Amino acid sequence: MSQTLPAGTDRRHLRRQQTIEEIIEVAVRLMATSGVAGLSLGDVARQVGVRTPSLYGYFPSKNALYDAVFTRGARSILATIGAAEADITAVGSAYDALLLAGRVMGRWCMTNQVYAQLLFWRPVPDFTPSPQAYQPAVELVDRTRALFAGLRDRGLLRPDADLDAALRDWIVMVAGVVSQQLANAPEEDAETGRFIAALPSLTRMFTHEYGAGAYGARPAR
Amino acid sequence: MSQTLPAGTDRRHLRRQQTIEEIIEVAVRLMATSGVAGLSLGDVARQVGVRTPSLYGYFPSKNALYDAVFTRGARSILATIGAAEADITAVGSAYDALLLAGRVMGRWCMTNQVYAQLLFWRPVPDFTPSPQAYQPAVELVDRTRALFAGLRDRGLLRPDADLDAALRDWIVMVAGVVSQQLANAPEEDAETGRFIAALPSLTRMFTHEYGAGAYGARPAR
DNA sequence: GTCTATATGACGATAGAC
DNA sequence: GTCTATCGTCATATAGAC
Repeated sequence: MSQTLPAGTDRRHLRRQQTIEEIIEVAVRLMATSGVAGLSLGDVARQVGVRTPSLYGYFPSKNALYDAVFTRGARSILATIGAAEADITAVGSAYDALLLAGRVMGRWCMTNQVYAQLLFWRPVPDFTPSPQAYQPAVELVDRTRALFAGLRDRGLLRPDADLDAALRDWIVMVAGVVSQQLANAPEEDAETGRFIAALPSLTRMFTHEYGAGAYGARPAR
Repeated sequence: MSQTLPAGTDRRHLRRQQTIEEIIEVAVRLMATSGVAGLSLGDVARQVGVRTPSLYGYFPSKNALYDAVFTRGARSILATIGAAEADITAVGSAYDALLLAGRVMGRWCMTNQVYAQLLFWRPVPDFTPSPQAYQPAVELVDRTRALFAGLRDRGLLRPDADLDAALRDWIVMVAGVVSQQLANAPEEDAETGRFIAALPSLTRMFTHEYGAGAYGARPAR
């Protein structure tokens, strides 16, 4: 009986996983044109080459499919940041580190707009990600907090900096850049995007390196 | 013939305007629970107390209704900022002025979440606001630019500040605060919101007043 | 595991009577 | 100006044959 074999080595299980992956990929591709909330299972089935009811052999509901897409997106961004982590921590200033981190985030969001919308907005009113789907996103925040702690320990941030507040402010800044870019000029890429272009000066004010890009008058002295 | 009378004094015209307003109000109320993209004309008609086809006597399509809602939202936020303009320009520092402006924006967005989503995100894939609907939003940006110019002229911003870049960065910051608050904790109000709470420190870094809330290590000297 | 067939109901929009 | 009736299309989801 196949049930006695480890799941990963079962040929049928492997084939099933491939089908699941294909369904998710097709769903993401369709959401890019129809909008995240406008996904139609009929369209998904047509693109996959099966009939609609067959999808229910893989996902018990439409929201379960959303949850799988959410999970995939969260894992993808976590992997992307993870791959850049060494580079981010290698640079010698908080400005360079956070600008690089922000650019990695911005680039990922522009090349994965569907995932970004699903992860960072709430485009489907009756869908809430499951804890398992959410977990990589939590881990991403934890890793970012660790990045901030590392910068502080290396003397690149004020020793008395409130890490949670700093983390919050930085996330807000990056979220602002991404949301403006996606909402107003989604066709621009990460390099030419007019809102992504705000990252250097925002990061500069954040890391407090005075000079070009800072707007406030210097305090009278 | 009623057509020869000025439209504004025509009783029938007035009644018609009232019905249009009611339809818009109902639509906004329903979008608060069903999501902006999930609006159903059947629900609207039911709440208004008419049958669905009757709505087509007032709006030629569903997107035309969205456009009317968009217009109303844009006018509302423009009026809100306009009402606060005197207070904003009365204060004596860029920090106070921009924090107040940000708070007015944040409060409006939290109490008008449907409008905020429709104006600042793109929740309905096949809806694009008409130029008329968009015009108040353009005027809002122009007024904000004028606010920045005024701050610079009063010596509260660096005399060589790039106003367009400053405006962009500030809009990005406020958009970040609002989008994070709406997406992650829409039930919190403007006073207790954990992301709205980032406004002071963000504004402080923006206006470059050093001290509490700034994270970067001071440059070695 | 995939299919046909179907339940069940929504949707936006139109035609035409009154 | 509102209605009934309906068009045509779509949706998610289920039952049961093969």
